[in-house]
Amino acid sequence: MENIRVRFAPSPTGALHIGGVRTALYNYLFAKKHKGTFILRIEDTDQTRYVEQAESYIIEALEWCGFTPDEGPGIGGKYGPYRQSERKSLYAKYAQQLIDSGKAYYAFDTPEELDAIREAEKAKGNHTFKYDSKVRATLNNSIRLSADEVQAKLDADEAYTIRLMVPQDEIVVVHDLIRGEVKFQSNELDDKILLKADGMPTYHLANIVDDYAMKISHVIRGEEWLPSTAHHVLLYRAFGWEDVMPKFAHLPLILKPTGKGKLSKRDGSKLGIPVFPLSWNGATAEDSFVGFREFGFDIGAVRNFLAFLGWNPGTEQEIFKLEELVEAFSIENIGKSGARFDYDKAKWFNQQYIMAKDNKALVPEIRQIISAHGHDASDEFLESVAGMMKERVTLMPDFWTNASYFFEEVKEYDQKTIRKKWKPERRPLFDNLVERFEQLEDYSADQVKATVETFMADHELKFGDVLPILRIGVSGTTKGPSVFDMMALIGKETVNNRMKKAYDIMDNYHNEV
RNA sequence: GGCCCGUUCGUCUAGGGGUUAGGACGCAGGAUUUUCAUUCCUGAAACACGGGUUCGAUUCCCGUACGGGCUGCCA
Repeated sequence: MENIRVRFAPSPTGALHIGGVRTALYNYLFAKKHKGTFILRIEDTDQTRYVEQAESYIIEALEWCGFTPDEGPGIGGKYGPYRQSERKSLYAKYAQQLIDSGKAYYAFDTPEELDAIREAEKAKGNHTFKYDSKVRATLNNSIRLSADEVQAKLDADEAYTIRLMVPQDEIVVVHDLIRGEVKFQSNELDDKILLKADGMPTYHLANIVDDYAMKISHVIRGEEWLPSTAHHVLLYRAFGWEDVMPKFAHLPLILKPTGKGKLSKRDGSKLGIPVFPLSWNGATAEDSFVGFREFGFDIGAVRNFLAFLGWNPGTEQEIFKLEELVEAFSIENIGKSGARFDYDKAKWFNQQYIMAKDNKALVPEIRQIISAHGHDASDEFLESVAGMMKERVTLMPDFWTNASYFFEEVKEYDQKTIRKKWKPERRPLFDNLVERFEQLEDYSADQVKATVETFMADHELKFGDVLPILRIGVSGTTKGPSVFDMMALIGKETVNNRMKKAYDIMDNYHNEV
């Protein structure tokens, strides 16, 4: 394949949905795989739905993902501008061309009139009204009106739209790289609006004009676009561009984790899971969301997870770096059926990525997490924490929630363990253990362990009698890394103080019971 | 309602006319581990249904069912 040029074309109406991120990913992978060009185009033709912060959000999200566009707003490229609002005059020109060639027509019907017709049809039992070849001759447009009447309306600055005149009795074939041939009967197709009354194009016109102008070779987009692709083919034909029409690939949808339908932003807040790459602060709490990044996901894991939602390499490899995804990616391996969003799988990927990281690389990330709780520590200390904890976390914030005792005093003690393991009559023994720790000059994990072993031998105790007590004293929980490693890291004085305090707490607990 | 797309373990999927239908997540059990996690082993778990075609269909065709998408001067 030569000159592969693909575009990711989001609409700046809010935060970029994770499904959009996957579309961007597949476009990016396809472009890079074929040494092609990845283009970002902002489809801001709907002035009523435009959201100020959305474009910068999209760009930041792509940046986080590592999908740097080769061309796009703020980047440049020889096919710009890359914001459709800045290409407005182009669309009007092409719409006019279609009018002149008889492939499109003026329609003066107002939205209110059309709504009224829809209502009336509904009342008569017709499920939907379609503005199509069957009815266009009866409506308020340049098909029915005389040339003079049309001119008069135009001269009077009456609002109009331009509609595509869909030909009758044709079979429109869409060749889809994922689904094969998809056929549509043109009589089923409505006369889509191309140019809106505000002078802006609809998606249908803008996307064809721009894909043509930007020499797009492949359109990779969500399956929700498949039905309107017939119109797009008709448009290419109307313009005489069918020979350079891009190839289409319609991606399966990402479905809700539970229940029916495609994943929506509501599912995020409802289930407490991220469905956006980055956090989004909307005007209301309802419209604000926590992103994958802020949940503590690694971007590599997110990419890997998303890549596998609808695609697979055909091998049994599961973990793919970005370069490996590029290498392995192919449209042939994209599935046809919708993929359910599996949050457990996403977390598993994240855990894999954290475990695979260098302890050193984890240091700044852990520092960021604990600093949110007002703590800091040396690089060496954090590196040790990374080594001890990375196999025990799934999301970055777990470095705090599961390991806060490395950074501050124990706040909660696992009562079940106290009940089972603390024998108040052994208090003198354990006091003695702390005394032995105090004697240690070399408070290393090995020395601590040796001390404990001697202590156990002296009093005929087992690991099970001593270690849980140490764990509770040091961390409040029985879960965690090697207790000797934890003790050595936290340090003699702190540990000894914690132990003494814990003895009192455990005694008290037993007194209360 | 109409049009379009889809349907392999609960989930993501491999496979494809003759296979013990493979892997991963999750789940259950076990081993290792001072605990937890990791790691390893084992297990339960799937070709939606009905007709064809065929010596033989999970695989090809047609229906049905179910699911999804579209049906806006939204994208």
